[in-house]
Amino acid sequence: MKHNDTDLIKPCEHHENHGERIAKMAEVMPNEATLYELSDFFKILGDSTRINILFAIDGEPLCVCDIAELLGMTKSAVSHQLKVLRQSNLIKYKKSGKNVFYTLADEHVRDIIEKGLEHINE
Amino acid sequence: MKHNDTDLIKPCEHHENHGERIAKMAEVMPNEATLYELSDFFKILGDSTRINILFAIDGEPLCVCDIAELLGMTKSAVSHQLKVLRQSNLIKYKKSGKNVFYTLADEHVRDIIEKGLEHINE
DNA sequence: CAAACAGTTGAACAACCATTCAATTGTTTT
DNA sequence: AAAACAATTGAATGGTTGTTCAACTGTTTG
Repeated sequence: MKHNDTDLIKPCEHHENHGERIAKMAEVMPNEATLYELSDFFKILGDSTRINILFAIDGEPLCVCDIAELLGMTKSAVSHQLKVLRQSNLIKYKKSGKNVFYTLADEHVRDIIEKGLEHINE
Repeated sequence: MKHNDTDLIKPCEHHENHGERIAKMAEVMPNEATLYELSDFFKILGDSTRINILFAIDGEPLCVCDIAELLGMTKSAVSHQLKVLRQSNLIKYKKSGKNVFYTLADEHVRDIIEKGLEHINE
């Protein structure tokens, strides 16, 4: 049985300019921190409950109770996801008596979701 | 100890028009299938390895070996993620001898990533 | 003040998923 | 034909994460 080289990290040897290729791309790559921020941002949008919530509060502010009813979920589950969205600055809220009304943070959020919709409806 | 109503799904009772609010929003919500598609799409972008790969092959096509070297990962790990990106139609590939060169599927992909970058750099 | 309600929170559990490891396919070279 | 290399694949594993459950905070009402 021969030795397994599959997982060794080394450049391929049989096509031209592999070294130049790598060096060239490495220059124009965003830094690591930016890539993490970016993927973390998309990760927030990569959950159907959170996307659902964002659509729900688009336009008119809704309280947790209403969101929960609209999505057919418990207030607890919704609240947990609202916290995630809050921490990512995708939504903002306003207290009013016993209720807390949530809305989209800004137009930017709506734009990106719209872009996503365009993509899947191509 | 009183009974726990926290997780019962029912409308809140103490602010006006909760029924109308729900009905109004329910009408303009995208259908469930669309929401799943949308969140699934963002989920693909919600991983730093995959985002890394997309940036790497933006511009010039790269083979698996080169991508692996550029990201400091094993070819196996890269190949697994390339498969995910392939199945989501975000990338395309062209075989050339022993190598397989990957590129972005279209400009649309680049657009959405750009939008995401704008958001985190606000 | 006590009861009722809106909302939040932490711990636990289950499901999901990215990477590793080992084996395999297919192409090229000697 | 055999050896070498690029790439893919499946199973296993470890870490992440969304929901549930129970308890708790804060506000309003009787």
